[in-house]
Amino acid sequence: MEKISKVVVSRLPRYYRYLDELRHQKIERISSKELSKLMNVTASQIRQDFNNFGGFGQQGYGYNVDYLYEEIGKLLGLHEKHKMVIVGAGNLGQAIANYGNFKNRGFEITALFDRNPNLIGKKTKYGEIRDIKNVYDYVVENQIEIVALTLPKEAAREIAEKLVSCGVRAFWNFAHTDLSFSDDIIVENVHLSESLMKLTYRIAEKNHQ
Amino acid sequence: MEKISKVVVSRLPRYYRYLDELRHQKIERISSKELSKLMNVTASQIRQDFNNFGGFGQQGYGYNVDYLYEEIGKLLGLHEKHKMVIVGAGNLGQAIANYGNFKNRGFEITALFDRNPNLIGKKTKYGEIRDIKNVYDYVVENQIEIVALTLPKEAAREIAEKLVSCGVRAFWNFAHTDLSFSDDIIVENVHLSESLMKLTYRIAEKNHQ
DNA sequence: TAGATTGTTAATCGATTAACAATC
DNA sequence: TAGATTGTTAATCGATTAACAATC
Repeated sequence: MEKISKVVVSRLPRYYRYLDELRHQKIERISSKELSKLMNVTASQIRQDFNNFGGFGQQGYGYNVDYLYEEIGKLLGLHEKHKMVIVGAGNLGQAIANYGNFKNRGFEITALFDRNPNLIGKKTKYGEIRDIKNVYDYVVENQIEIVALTLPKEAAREIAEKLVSCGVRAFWNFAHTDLSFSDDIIVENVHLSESLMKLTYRIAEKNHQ
Repeated sequence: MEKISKVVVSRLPRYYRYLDELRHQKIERISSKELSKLMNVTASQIRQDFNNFGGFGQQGYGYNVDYLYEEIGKLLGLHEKHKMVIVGAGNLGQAIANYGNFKNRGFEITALFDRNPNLIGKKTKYGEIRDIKNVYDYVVENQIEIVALTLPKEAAREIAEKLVSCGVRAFWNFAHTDLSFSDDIIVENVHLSESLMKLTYRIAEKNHQ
């Protein structure tokens, strides 16, 4: 299979969200045209996107909502279990830990870690917050696949490097820095402050025009 | 001035971050070539990006780090004050409230709101958490420009609509839904779960190949 | 002046949109 | 069979990269 372009992949979760809503509204089928109106994109783009994966529709009919939802879910890896721990148990780490929908979607958060003695031992949904010094043994023993890094950038790189050597293959990185490893280590960055700056760019643009 | 493309704008905060680091390392000037190596992009792209705004460099010299940092900061609206409140004072709302660097960058968070009686009255860095029913009067009286929406998607749309009618011009939206208003209302979405799905897409892709 | 490096134009590449034949 | 709508090819548009003249 040809490598799917980044921009196509980045649209899949949004399709998935809209299809989930349609499903909940008991809508059985939808055409690319209807979906395009709903999502505010072109019908062409929708069909092109899906045809990167061989196409999920039927001429004259459109797309079956449930089927399409499931197939996109599979593409997104949501039919497999993903073991994840959270390193950095501040507000952001706890926010992610408490995010409701993870369990339904195959994610299993098994522990939170922090280096702050005031936090260690504190009760959460996923047991007590653990001492970060134990995270390395923990990820090996429990075969953790994903680590969410919700800690200050100063600590992020060093900890991530050690975790790589302990077999972690993917990072969901909220630290304010770019991490990069060899090609087989996956890093997905979420830079919240950069998103806020995009917003203020547009405010400034409006004010100056 | 021509409209700057979205993709260029989305790169500005990253430039800003790298320039800030260079500044802290007391590096005075940098060429597009050096910066390109550091940031893992092409020098051409850097020069093209900056020339959307008229260019900030000098032939034979390169770019002055401090000057470029300041100019990009201006473009990003960081030299102006931005009054912001947070609606939804759960973990995510509090995470944002506690995010360190906002004050330096012209942001002024003035209050947090929630509808949960257990949270209302709780002390935070920005005073006690307030009752959400008072947010409408508050944003009018205090001329709030930006509202961070860190609440469940069910409540988001209705509250945002009311806030628009109270003069709010920009939303930093963490709710799991797309908001859209007239063109002069700015919405910047952060869909955390979609970012995690991009990560698991890449895991699945690797497993299946 | 010579060397360096930008600003900018031209070439290439990739993504989006349009069009339509295939087919349910 | 006729109508609808996909899958797919072709055309267009925009973004990235390469090249180089301008200039510090």
